Amino acid sequence: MDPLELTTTLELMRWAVWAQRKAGEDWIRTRELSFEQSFVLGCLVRSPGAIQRDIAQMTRTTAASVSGLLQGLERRGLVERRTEGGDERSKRVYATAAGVELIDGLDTAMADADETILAPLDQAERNTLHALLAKLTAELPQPTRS
Amino acid sequence: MDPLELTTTLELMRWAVWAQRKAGEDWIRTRELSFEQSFVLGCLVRSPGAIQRDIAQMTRTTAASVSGLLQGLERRGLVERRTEGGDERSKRVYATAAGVELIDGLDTAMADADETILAPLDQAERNTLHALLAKLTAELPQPTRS
DNA sequence: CATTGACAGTTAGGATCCAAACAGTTAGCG
DNA sequence: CGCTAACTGTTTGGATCCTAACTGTCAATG
Repeated sequence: MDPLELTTTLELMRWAVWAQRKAGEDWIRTRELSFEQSFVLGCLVRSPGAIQRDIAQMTRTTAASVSGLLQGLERRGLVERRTEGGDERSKRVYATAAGVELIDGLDTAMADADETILAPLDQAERNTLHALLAKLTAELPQPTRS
Repeated sequence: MDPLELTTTLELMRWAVWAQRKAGEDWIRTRELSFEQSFVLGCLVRSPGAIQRDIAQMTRTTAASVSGLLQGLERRGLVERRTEGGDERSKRVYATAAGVELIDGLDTAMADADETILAPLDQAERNTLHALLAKLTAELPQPTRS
């Protein structure tokens, strides 16, 4: 008669993920960005020149969503889409200087959010949790790329 | 120099949650439901007569979202909203027979989805994971109610 | 009894998500 | 060369989400 889960393990994860999102939202709101926009902008700073298909994979969403989301970022001059490299199909996306500057500090803010969520656990517990999740996700489909 | 997280602990959780959603989506699609609709319908089967405010809390969303979502379910005759108990403000929501019948088997399907995700872990590891997540979420705000 | 404040639900506007249909580009193959 | 298939990005339509403003109801208070 196992722990008799009042809540499912996955449900607990959903909860934690939701809380992290909320924790990071304050920082994001001051930038007039949405959660998804800031996530994509962060991706672009780390891997400039990505094509939209890659972004869709990184954000685990579809090409259509990326297309719309980038329109918003481009309208605000935070992002640039260029076709280069001799392939007229794919467009390489770059964060502009304004975009880079706006998103600066996101990593720190997200790390703080993580810290808030993980606060109840000591370092050993965090390592255990991370290891278990890594083992779990290693078997998942769609590893995408980082 | 800890595990040198290529990916954040919370990022791994987001990944697992996303995978679970995908795993359950096949079952849901056959019912012509969305993920959120089925979730709410499931809640209503477990706690009939809930008021919309409670549903918003259970789904960790807002009253506005619930209002719109229930409109869709009501239009299809899967749900009923009644004002009873002498309070004209609050509306008690009930799943209709059609709704109950349509959602029957959701719990099993979700449990299967969980099983798919947790497959790489043995029972002891699952217990550890669950315990860590429980400890973590115990400190989170907005515990809502189940 | 009128006022005020708290509460429940709705609506409106903007953003995201998905699936499906579309258009343009590239590459392979007879 | 021409045709087909695969790939990339866009648009459209429907659904959800959020914030903010709004309506209606209850309860306390003077």
